[in-house]
Parts: sequence; structure tokens; C-alpha cells
Amino acid sequence: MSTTIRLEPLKAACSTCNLRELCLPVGMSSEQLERLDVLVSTRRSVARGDPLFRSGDAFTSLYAVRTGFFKTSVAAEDGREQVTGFQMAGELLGLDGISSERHSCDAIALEDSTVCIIRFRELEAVSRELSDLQRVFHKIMSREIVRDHGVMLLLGSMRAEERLAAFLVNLMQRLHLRGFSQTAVMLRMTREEIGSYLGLKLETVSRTFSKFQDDGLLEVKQRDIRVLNLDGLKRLATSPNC
Amino acid sequence: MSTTIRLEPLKAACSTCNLRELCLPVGMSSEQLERLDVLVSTRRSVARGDPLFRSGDAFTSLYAVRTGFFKTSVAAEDGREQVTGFQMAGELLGLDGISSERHSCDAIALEDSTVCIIRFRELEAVSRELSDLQRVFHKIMSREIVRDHGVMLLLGSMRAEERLAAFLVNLMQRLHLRGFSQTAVMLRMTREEIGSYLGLKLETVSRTFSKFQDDGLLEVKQRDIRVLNLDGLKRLATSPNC
DNA sequence: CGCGAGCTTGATGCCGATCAATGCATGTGG
DNA sequence: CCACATGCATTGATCGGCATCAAGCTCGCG
Repeated sequence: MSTTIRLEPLKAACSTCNLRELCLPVGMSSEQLERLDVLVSTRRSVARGDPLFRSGDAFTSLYAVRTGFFKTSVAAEDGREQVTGFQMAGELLGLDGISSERHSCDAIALEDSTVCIIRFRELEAVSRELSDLQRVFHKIMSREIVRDHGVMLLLGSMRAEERLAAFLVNLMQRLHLRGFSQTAVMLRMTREEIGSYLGLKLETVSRTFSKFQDDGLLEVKQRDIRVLNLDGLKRLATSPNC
Repeated sequence: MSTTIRLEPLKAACSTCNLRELCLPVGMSSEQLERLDVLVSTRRSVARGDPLFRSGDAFTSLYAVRTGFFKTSVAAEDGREQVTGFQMAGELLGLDGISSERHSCDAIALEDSTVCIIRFRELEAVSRELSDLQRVFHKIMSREIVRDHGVMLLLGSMRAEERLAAFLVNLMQRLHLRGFSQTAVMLRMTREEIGSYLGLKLETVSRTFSKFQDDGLLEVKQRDIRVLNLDGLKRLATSPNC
């Protein structure tokens, strides 16, 4: 439980960050970026398997993923876990904590990662003066709500194949935006974590991967996925079972 | 499609609204409330069955439910619908629209309702000057995210009985906060709408209601629900299937 | 009074869960 | 370097919860 927190005194600067168009500073001018540099002054490294924060921790900061990959999950009282999302470079973690000033989910690094620490009180203060920042931040929160509604649709009314296809298409899209291949990916999460996110058991996830392979949609070697027919996947991800 | 929109020139005033402690103005001083009165200047009536807004509509305003009851739902391309929430007095509608400046879900009145219209640009402007308002608004958005995560947990890992129990407990709690009985409710939504929200078919919802009645937890007469054993329901809502 | 929307209940079937065994990759200590 | 442990993935056999299909029922309303 006593994870050492490694803070990096390195200057984190939005103005020189190559993720800035995918992150909080999207669309900002260079003067505006300088205001942000004050906000985002520290980084933190999180080793694979370690928590960035846990449910119940006091909330003071948001975190922008700089490198690496995270999962967030909520737990029921009886211990059942639900993975609520996977986050990659440029995405924000910790929005759940604003409401009660305590985090309400766990954020765990799925590979060695670094994040930028954004002190929330300062973000609020700066966004009172910089309406463009205010606008962007509101849009980010709203986007998270819209994303969550999409997941509800998936969990509430899609079948296993549709769920996994939707998951893969979404993942490839986000990776592509970040300059990675649209057709090959090394998954950072286990079958069980995918299953938890999609409301399926790990065996079902595994079987569905195998079926996609049989159908010529994918090539699957453990966590190494190569997409052979993206359109076919997309068709599955949105269309009914007919 | 051509629903007549009825705007009410009546002055809507947060400062005299008895919902203010459940709504955007929570915790505000009387001077602050006067600033809010400017923001929230118009009301709108929505007849039962009519949309407050629809997916794709331009986003300009948030809506605070004043009287009545709403559902929100998202649709897949093939027409499948997922109810994403039910909203009652004091709750905010429209947060989904901020991200793309278009609404991404439908909001339909389940009974004759009235809402306060909150022009979003003005809300942003005022909250730049009133940090208490800014704080409250951020908490409301965050609370919606936390709620959505709870629904994901429900959809991803609970069984039919647990889902319905959790739904009922949550509903009774929110009604209780608003001064209604904690043990009796006249449901405003159909079995199909409950089912859509919970990821179940209407027959399953109906059967589960019947089972709860057999088990002495509820008395069910169509939409008329009387809770006989709230603790029993709560136990079901959170505990595992053991 | 009769129609229709919504609710209940029964019979049956299927998708995904569960249980169980095996395979595969990585790492560790002898 | 091999033997073995460990964690994760795959695959098969079986089971069960919920969906589906199909009647009836209830109640409000024209």
C-alpha cells in the first residue's frame, strides 16, 4: 500500500508539449499557453501496476496522461469491479473527484507511465480569467459524459461481438489520432480487464477474439492484434445482429 | 415534429425558488442569488411525451427541471435505444450538448413539466465572476460522471434483481430528498423504459416486480409501488448473489 | 362499450457464464 | 541451462438467466 510517489522536478510545459492539441491546451494561442505552463508544473511517474489514485483519496488535482496507459475502475461493496475506461496520452484523469473532493474510482497504470499534475484550484482560477480554457475544460467534462452514455448503450443493448468490435474500433481510432498504426496494436490490458469494461467474462472475450480471427477480421496472437478488415469490424460495431 | 414551444414570460427567479438547495444555486448567498436570477430568466413548459430537445439539436442552453419528470436516451444507428437517465425537480438537463455544441441525446417529458432555461454562454460568463457558481457547476458535471460510472457498474456486473432493486432505492432516495414519501411512488415511466435503462427486457422487469412482491419487498399495482421492506431492497441492491 | 397501450404470465430457446483442463510465455532459483 | 512456478490465454462441456414468443389481462379513454 505504501507506493513511493516519484515526482519529477522537470519543467512540464504545455507550450512545448507535442500532445497539446489532444489535451487541455487544444486550440490555445502561445500567450495562453504560457498561462497554462504555470498550472501544469509538475510531473509524476507511475510504474506499471501502481495506482495514480484510489477511490477515497482526497482530490486535489487532475492528471493528464503524458506517456503510458491507464485503466479506471469502480468497485461495488461486495468487491465486484467494473472497469470504467482506458486512458492514453493526452487524456484527463480524475474528473470523478471534483464532485465530492474525493476520488470515486481507482486509476491504475497498465504500463510505466508519466502524468502531468494539474492542481484543480489553480485550473479553476485560471479558467476564470481565460475563457478559452474554461470552454475547453467544460467541453472535456461534457465529452466524458457523452462517452459514458455510449458505454451505457453498449452495455445495455449490444451483444458480445458488437461490444468487442466497438471497443477495438474505438481503441484503434484513438491510437491513430496519436500517430500509431490504425491496424496493429499491442494491447496493454488483460482479457479480464477488457471483459470487465465490456460487461463480459474473460472467456467470452477470448472466444470472441478467436471468432473474429476465424472470420478473417483480425489476427490475434495473445495481446498482439492486427486488424485485417477494419470495415467489417466497424459494421459489427454499430449494426444490429442481422 | 413541429411541437409548439411554449415559453413562459413569468419571471423565473432562483432567489425565490424552493428548489434552490437542490439545484444550481445550492449554497449561494442572497447577493449571489440575484446574479443568478439574471441567468435564469425564462421558463418553458413541455407536455407529456414531447421532447425538450433531441439528439442533433443545436445546444445553447441547459435546463433545470422545475416540475415534472424526464427521461434521456441515446440511440444507436440501427435504432436501438438506451435510456441514460431519469430526471426530476432540481436536476440539470443538457450537459451532453456542451462538448459538440449539439445535443447528443433526446430528453422527453414523462409528464407535463416545466423547466428553467439557463443560457450556457451566460452561465459561463457569470461563473467566471462568481467562483462559487463555478465550483457548483463543476461539481454538478462531475456528479453526473460519477453517476454514469455507477450505472456502468450496474449494467456490467449486476443481475436483474440487483439492477431493479438499485434503481428503486435510488429513485426513492431522490424522491425523499424532495419531500415525497420514501415508501410509495407512482412510477412515471413504463416497464419498457425501466428495462431500457437497466439493460433488461420489459418482461424481465415485470417478472422481477412480481418476484419482489412475492418476497414481500413491494406491493405492486401497475405503476403504483409501495415499498414494504426498504432494507431488504437495499441489501439486494448492493450485495452479491449469495 | 370497445379499443389500444401497457402489464402480467407462461413456455421455450439461446447467449454468455461457469467449471475445468490445457497451452503458452516469462521469470526464478537450483 | 533446465525444472518449475506463475500469470494469462485458449478451448471444450455444461448450465442457467434472461430473451423471445405468445397469450391473456387491466385500465383509461374516446
